Amino acid sequence: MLTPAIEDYLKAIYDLAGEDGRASTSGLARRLDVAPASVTGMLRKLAERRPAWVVYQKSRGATLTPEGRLRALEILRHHRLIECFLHDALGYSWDEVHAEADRLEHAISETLEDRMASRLGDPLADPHGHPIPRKDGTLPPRREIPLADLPVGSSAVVSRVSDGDPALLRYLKGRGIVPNASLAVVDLGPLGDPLMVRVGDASETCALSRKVAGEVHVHDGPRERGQGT
Amino acid sequence: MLTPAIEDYLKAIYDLAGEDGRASTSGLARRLDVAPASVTGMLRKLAERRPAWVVYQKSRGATLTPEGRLRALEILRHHRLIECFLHDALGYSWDEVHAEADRLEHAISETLEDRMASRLGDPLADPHGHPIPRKDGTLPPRREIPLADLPVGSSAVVSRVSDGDPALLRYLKGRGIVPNASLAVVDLGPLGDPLMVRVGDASETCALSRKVAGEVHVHDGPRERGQGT
DNA sequence: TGGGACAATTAGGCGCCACTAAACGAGGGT
DNA sequence: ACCCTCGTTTAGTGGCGCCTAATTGTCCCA
Repeated sequence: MLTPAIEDYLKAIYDLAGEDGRASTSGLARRLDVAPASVTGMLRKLAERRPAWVVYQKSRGATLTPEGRLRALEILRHHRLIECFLHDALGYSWDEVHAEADRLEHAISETLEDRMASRLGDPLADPHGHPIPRKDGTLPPRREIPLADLPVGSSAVVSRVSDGDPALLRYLKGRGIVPNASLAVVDLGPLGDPLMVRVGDASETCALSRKVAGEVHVHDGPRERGQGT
Repeated sequence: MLTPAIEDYLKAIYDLAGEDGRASTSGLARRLDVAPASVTGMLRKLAERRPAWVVYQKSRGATLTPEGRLRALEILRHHRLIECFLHDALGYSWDEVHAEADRLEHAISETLEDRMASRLGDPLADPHGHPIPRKDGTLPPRREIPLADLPVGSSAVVSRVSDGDPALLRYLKGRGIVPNASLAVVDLGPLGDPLMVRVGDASETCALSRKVAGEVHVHDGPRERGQGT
């Protein structure tokens, strides 16, 4: 079986993993809000069980095995389908869905997962634009970059925004920065911060700090199918 | 806070409690599928915490305090609203809802509870006819008796059926024994078992063992508002 | 009143998942 | 090359919720 704690670790490793696929002890501790020592213990356990879910080298972080990755994607699918469902079927706003989904993702059955998915028409992305893993554990590939990396003068389409902070989400929605919105970086402040961004065909521009712009990802459009709202 | 285990105990005490409001150690152990010794330990804990949720006298079982009762009813409200929601909004059959609700009841927020309730039009009973506690912890009073206690020759209306066993639920639905169905006991077998029951205005009767008839509750109609389907 | 039968409790332990405190190690700067 | 720092690991603990085995209570019946 899979305890909620284990599911949380796998999910965290999955999305903290960078280029090399490795997640650090301290990164996980921060993300999961536990002491680093606790992370060490859990990583040892996940590496020792058969089949192993992570490969763990002392002091060098952990990487998911194929089995662990599959598990992580299952949880992620749960999480994002629940977000969609709360948003589309129960009128949750996009800044409320994350917290609720974090608890429910550990409690739903495969049956409920399937029924929600078909009720929603097998959505491809959650309300923040994050892609929903398919049942077989695959993810539609995407070419996207942080808005912060978009050169001045170029335009793009929002593909996703990070969903961790409700206040940030409300802020972004207030400025029309939602998946599928098109935007352009029209100017930079001193030292490259903030970015002056025009959203859609508004006449106004808004100022986004580099920090905020790092939480928004864009692709070069014209449009992707199946983004959230 | 309230762990899932504690919630399960409170719920179990609530609905094992008979006339005197007491639930026995062994009864709880059977219901919760744990060893009697585990029950003893948990009851001590629930009695010692402030505010206490149960009154516990060694070897004489436990009763809920008003606070404990309120907690139990909150969980019960969760459980039954979830059953309604799965049934009405996601097409679950009435024998599937119980197991799923047993896991979800511990994970939903007050917000989700409220939204499901208003989406469903504040239902008064779950799909098996069990009344849904109101937010203030009150329950609509009911006068109902086990079908097994209905005298031969009299008729009544089904108010609820027990929801623990999916096979029993499928069996009952197959015979039209659902909340609000009217039925009559037309005869008894030898030793009073089985009961010969006519459902609705069918020409056939069906035979229900006393054991099964104890799992079906009836009232004298003509009709109660807000029963499940 | 004294067993017997069965319910309930105590005693001791285990796995999970966190914690703190203290030791360890890896890498950068001097 | 050495040291210092910061990240990481080890060691030891604690709460929770369960277990088994052994003991104690309770109650009914002869």
